[in-house]
Amino acid sequence: MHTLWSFVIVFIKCYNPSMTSIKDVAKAAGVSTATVSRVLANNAPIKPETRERVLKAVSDLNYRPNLIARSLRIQKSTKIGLVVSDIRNPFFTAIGRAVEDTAHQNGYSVLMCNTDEDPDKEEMYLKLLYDENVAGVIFSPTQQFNISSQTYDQKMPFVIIDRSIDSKNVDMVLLDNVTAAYELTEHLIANGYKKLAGIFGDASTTGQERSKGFHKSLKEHDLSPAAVHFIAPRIQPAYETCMSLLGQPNRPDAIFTSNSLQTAGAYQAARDSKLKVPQDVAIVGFDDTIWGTLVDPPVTVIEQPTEEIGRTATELLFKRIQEPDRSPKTVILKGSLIARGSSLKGE
Amino acid sequence: MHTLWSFVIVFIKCYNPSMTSIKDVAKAAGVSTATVSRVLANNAPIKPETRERVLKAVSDLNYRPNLIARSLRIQKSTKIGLVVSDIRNPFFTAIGRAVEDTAHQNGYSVLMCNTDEDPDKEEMYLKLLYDENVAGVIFSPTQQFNISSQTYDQKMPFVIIDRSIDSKNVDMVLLDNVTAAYELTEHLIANGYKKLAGIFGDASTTGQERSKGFHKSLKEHDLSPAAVHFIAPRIQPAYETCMSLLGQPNRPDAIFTSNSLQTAGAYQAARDSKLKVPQDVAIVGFDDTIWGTLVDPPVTVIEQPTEEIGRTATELLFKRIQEPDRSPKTVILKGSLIARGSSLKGE
DNA sequence: TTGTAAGCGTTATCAC
DNA sequence: GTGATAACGCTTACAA
Repeated sequence: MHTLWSFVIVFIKCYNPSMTSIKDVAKAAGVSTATVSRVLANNAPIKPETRERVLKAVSDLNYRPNLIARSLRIQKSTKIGLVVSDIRNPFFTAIGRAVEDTAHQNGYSVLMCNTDEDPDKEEMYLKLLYDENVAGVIFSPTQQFNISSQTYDQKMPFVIIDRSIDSKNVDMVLLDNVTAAYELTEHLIANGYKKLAGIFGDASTTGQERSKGFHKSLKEHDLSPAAVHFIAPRIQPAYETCMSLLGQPNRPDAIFTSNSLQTAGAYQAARDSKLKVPQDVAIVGFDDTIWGTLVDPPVTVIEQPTEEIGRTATELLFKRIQEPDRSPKTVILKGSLIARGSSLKGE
Repeated sequence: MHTLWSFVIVFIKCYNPSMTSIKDVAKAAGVSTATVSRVLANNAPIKPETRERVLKAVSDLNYRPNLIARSLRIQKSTKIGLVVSDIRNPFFTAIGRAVEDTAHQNGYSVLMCNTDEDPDKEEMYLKLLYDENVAGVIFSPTQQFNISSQTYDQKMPFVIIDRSIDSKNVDMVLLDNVTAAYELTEHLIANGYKKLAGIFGDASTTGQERSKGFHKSLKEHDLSPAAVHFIAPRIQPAYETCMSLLGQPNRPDAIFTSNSLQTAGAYQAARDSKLKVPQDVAIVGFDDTIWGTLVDPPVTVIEQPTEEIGRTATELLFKRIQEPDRSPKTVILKGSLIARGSSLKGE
């Protein structure tokens, strides 16, 4: 009989998946659950001796508080959500790392969600995060996103990154896209290119703003664009568009792209069209990448301060969490032009 | 007085961030919370008329169940964790997308966590996911990870990807690294390269297995490696190692790298050493990337079936969740050699 | 077919 | 300083 009981106990110890709870700790330490909670929260005077005993029980039992229960009770959590539109875009993974670092330093963890530019997925994930009681969300909205029509409006702290939305009632961290695109276009023109084609993302405001800077520069030089296309911010669509552009008799002598995936597509198209970069056609874009300096010629880009964007957004989010009624702030950062071989004809 | 009360009510309606709960719905529909729960779960016979009323109340109040409370009550959730060691590595973002797609199709959502090859962060995130009651975790462990020493052993369903661990008691989805590396080395030798340097990752078993295949092939041809280095799977360390290798008088004529970040470093080093690829030195690696065909010459690689790895791992995880006691399964997938210019001397 | 009530593991408000 | 105890929002026996 004794053996049987031992067996049962061992069995339970090994296979019972239930966690040790605050009750177990309380029992082991001979105190109430309230005391255990207070020791752990360190927010009330406790007799040193009692604290000792509780702490010992905690470590003996390998106790860790159940975050779900805590979250239910206090109605918040120490997680934040990061909702990005394309996890394959190095820009967003760079942001992701920065957000994670900053969050981590503040004792928060990050749940990263990928919407694939799909408004349904976007809504699904925002609802999920809301339901999960996250402390707040950092995200890059699709164009279809309408903050005021959403249930989570007013309830969950938000910081918008990369793409602006209409509401002036939200914190945002953005790039000065118009200026950046303007500078990039000026650079092309200064280097003797005249027939500029613009490829912009169709999934966000970013593309529109960049096209504004593009047109502004052209106008100032009395040039008109050789072509303008708003397409999906991915490799394949950019490749196809550029193939068709470069196949024309009166083809452009420069291609302005709006993100690194489109830049890759443009490079592929130039190669497959047997055109020399930068002699036959210049290619410039946004975001510095691993391969930007590996290709020949290396790519001229506007580098975005991804680390700063991610960090600033996270800090802004924490400020809003602490002080929900502070007035919304929009931080606009500058990109920096890195001129490389893909836009320098030489002499 | 009446105005004041109206004001208070309106105020509460607008600014009270608490969600509408099952109680509100029950009250609105004139039923008990149990009935509401049953209607929503659809797991008990309900009078059609009652169901109508409940559903109406749900949509009127815009009610959504609190996942935290549900999770606390039923002791599980419909989230899975994905713990990767480097979110900047395109291999892992590709896996991430596949995992997310498969999970999504099964009604689960994915929380992605980045450990940065840091065992502390790894443990932190695994504990977090455990505490968050995730249904299971897919992850690529650091070398230091010791499954049996962990508190969450036996309790949370696991699927290991990319890197094997000692325990034979876990589901895994791996690449046949030895064979892949062997084929890649054979390819180099068949193309006339004789002084092969091997650069392997020092953060995982993957590097060790790939070095095994590398050595096996060399041995069969009575060659000895020109150099062997186990280094961090990032660009900079690979760059530095290759710079030093390629600066030697008796430099290698081929560099075998173990992941795409190391490959990028090797390419940079060849360029900065003013060496021609593939004439002076061949460069080969693992994982096909955006830039693999963009550089000149394009890179010879072993392509991993990332989509299949992610999907298989997720399916395996769901099977284990449903049936915790099924016997563990290890799925080993094959890589495929894509021979490109970086290892083909020409004639 | 529906309601009552217990309980998931916390924290917070009382008392003492 | 500490202990009962009532929530948090949900699911699920058990009753009716």
